[in-house]
Amino acid sequence: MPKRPATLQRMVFKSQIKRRMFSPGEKETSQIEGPTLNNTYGFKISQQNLNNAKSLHEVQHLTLMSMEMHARSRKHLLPDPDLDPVCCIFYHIMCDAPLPGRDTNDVTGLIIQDAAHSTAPGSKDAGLLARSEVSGLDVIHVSKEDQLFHELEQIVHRFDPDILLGYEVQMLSWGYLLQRAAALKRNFKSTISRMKVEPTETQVGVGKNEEDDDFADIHIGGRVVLNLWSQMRSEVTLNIYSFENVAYHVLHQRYPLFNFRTLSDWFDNKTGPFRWKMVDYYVCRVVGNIKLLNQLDFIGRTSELARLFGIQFHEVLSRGSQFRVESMMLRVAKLLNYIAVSPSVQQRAHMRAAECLPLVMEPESRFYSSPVLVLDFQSLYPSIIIAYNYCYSTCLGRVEHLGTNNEFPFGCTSLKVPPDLLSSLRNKLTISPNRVSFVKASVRKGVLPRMLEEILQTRIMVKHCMKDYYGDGALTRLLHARQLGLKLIANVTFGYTAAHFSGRMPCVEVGDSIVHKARETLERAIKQVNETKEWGARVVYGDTDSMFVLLEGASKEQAFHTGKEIAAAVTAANPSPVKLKFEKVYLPCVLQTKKRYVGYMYESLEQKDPVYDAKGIETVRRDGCPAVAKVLERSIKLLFDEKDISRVKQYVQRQCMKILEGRASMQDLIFAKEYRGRSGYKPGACVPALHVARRMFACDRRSEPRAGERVPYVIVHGAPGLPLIQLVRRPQELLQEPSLLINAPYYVSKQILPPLDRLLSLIGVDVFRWYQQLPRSVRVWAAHHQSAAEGRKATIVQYFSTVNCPVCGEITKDGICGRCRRQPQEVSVLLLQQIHSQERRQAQLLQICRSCTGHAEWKPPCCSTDCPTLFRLLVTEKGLCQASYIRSLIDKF
DNA sequence: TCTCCCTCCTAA
DNA sequence: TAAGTTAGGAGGGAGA
Repeated sequence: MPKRPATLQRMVFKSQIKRRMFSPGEKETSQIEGPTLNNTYGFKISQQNLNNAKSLHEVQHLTLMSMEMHARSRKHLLPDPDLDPVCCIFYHIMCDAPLPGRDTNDVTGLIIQDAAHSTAPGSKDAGLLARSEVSGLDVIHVSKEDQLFHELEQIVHRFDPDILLGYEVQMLSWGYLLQRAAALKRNFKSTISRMKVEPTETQVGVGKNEEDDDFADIHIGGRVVLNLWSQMRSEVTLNIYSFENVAYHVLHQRYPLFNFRTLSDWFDNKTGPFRWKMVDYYVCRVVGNIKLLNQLDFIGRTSELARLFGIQFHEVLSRGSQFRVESMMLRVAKLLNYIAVSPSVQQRAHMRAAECLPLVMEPESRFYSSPVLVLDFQSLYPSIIIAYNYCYSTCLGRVEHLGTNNEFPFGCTSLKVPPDLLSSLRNKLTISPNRVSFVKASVRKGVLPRMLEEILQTRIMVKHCMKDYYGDGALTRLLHARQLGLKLIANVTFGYTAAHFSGRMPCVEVGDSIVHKARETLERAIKQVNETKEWGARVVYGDTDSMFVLLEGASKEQAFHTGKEIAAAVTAANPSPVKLKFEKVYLPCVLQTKKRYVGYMYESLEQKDPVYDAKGIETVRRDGCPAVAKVLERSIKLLFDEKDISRVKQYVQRQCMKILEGRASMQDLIFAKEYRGRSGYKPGACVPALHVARRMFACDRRSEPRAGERVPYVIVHGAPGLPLIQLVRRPQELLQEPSLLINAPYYVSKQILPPLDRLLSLIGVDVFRWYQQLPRSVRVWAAHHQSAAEGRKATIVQYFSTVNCPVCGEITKDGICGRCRRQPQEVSVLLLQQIHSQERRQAQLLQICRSCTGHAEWKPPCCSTDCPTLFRLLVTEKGLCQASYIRSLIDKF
């Protein structure tokens, strides 16, 4: 938000209100003749425009430059710009028009520091890359690190990218280069900037002081710097935001991950002529960065929002919602000759507190086998603002203050309404439920109602167009983005009025009126539904703007029929544009608590197969591990599909056994929570993410997670009575340290069963009893696990040699139990089969590993512990142990 | 054991 | 500096 001139800051809104509202002789013309928003923002969408939309927004002459670099690190440490030289820089430049001096839209290249090579083009390295999908690289060889920077500067000048990006630009990519340049006393930052600035001390170094650069943003004059992982956080909901994981979920493509040590070894040809693999690795990533952006249409959508709100591209990404609201609202206000209030911090702090809360009903917690209708008021808060003309510019303050000539508190400031003016407005006022008065639209239409009306109308238009162009994926995506942007701005407009903590222009009277009117609207609708006997309906839950209506014993057809009737009747009972929309039918569903429910959803009568739809429960939350979500979701689906609790029991017991026996994939047992940065916690906070981050920092100061990063961890076994925080480990530690074992009983009894219990206890099932009923051998197995871990010497082999018979699972000390020994023929066939399947599995996994490492066999030092396939390979190793163990048993046998 | 506080994440 | 809001459930630790 550009700062308003100081002279204007003191001009308060209320005086403008008075001037506009009460100056005699002024005609009420603005709502008829005043400029419409259609002209202001170009909101009008014609079919033609829609068809052109995608191509229009694609040719923007924007140049993107994705860059990653490799630095030679020391042993297992991550590269440190104070010590480790940059060896190689990789880039991919893309534009929507041919690049300068080229006939293509993109260039991929690298600058490599290598004294042995000349800068002759077409050298050996490029040839080695023929195997990978990327070819035609621009390769530049340099002999010194300094020249590396020089060449990069040349490239930036030649292609002049608007957007610089890297997957992680704080510690790697651009951030590393800037820090390294500072260490080399090179003024890299201002050289690649588009602005002529004299270098100052602060500009040369970026985040030199690591204590306070948690939120350090990189600013290059005239260019936008994108930190891709951080943007991905708001783009896709994932458990972990590593490049590999995001690429897998967004592009459905697997990328291997190697550590810096492996890459450095390949670069130095220490393990053979593998330099091409290191180049391939980085080239895939620089290209992958751009692929991610394209797949998500990130640039297109951000530009779209920038246009929609009338703000700059990087402001869409870096500024908050108040900024967007102001950008739109002030344009409308300016046309009407209003000026916004700029309250001081003190004024804001002295504003009265809000008094109204949205309605959240306590649901009737149970399993519903009859249809439950879900009806939502469409954009309720904006609709109310429009319908009742609620706005700063139409509010006359609390009713109790009216009628005197005194100035009274109003929002952050104060207001005076002379009694004679008030009397002239008799019958032209509306009173909100919390006794705040507003003038009717016939006196004056408010700024917010004007703005929102246009936004909502446009959104409805866009949604209609989406239906018309259902088949066109790209266009649908664009329109979806646009309508989402409109919805967003409509919804946060209320937040703007009620932002009493950080607001730039909050006004409790307006905000409170909106909440209270919304609450009253919902309560009225609930009453109407409950009291209309012919529907035979009962409201069982409601939250802010939604109603869950139970139709006991009704069929699906009846449900859809009644749903439409209710929506129409409630809509008719409210002023336009307040509209109750019949969203969906749940059949069946479970309402657990406030804001937590799950059901099978039908959106139309024609729909054959229901869609699983959950809100707030563990299947949609990221604070458990994937196993929790998977088991819960599968159980719910089983329950809904089969309506047979014994099937659920069978399934849950099988999954619990899988975990207790250590057969579950470790990836399903990894928690990941957001790390707030070292300074983001209260002193003494006991949080796994912080614990892990501290340990990582202690090992390597460069490896501390970034603020906002999701830090993975697992819970391992430990002595009884130890607090949980002592059992938190990084997944890598679990893999590398043979004495560590997954804390299976914790996962089962503290993670998987409680959410299941919350759900199934509603139908009278005790899942903890299912756990008690598990076969004795399994629980003994788990208990043994525990004691073995406490003994700190347990290994897989040791474990196998002491507990159970590989044939029947019975506990024994003899390898194969006595009962099986009496049937040697059958047992040997069974065991050979087991060996065969284990070995086949191992061969398959080896093939996977080979495809990404290129090694003929799997060798732990070459395949980093970060390799996404390694988790599976380790399972194989355990499997191999089992295979060789069984072999040894057979030999003895 | 119960209560309070902190943390995390989601619904609206 | 710049920052939309509140409600809500749940887990875990510290201390009464």
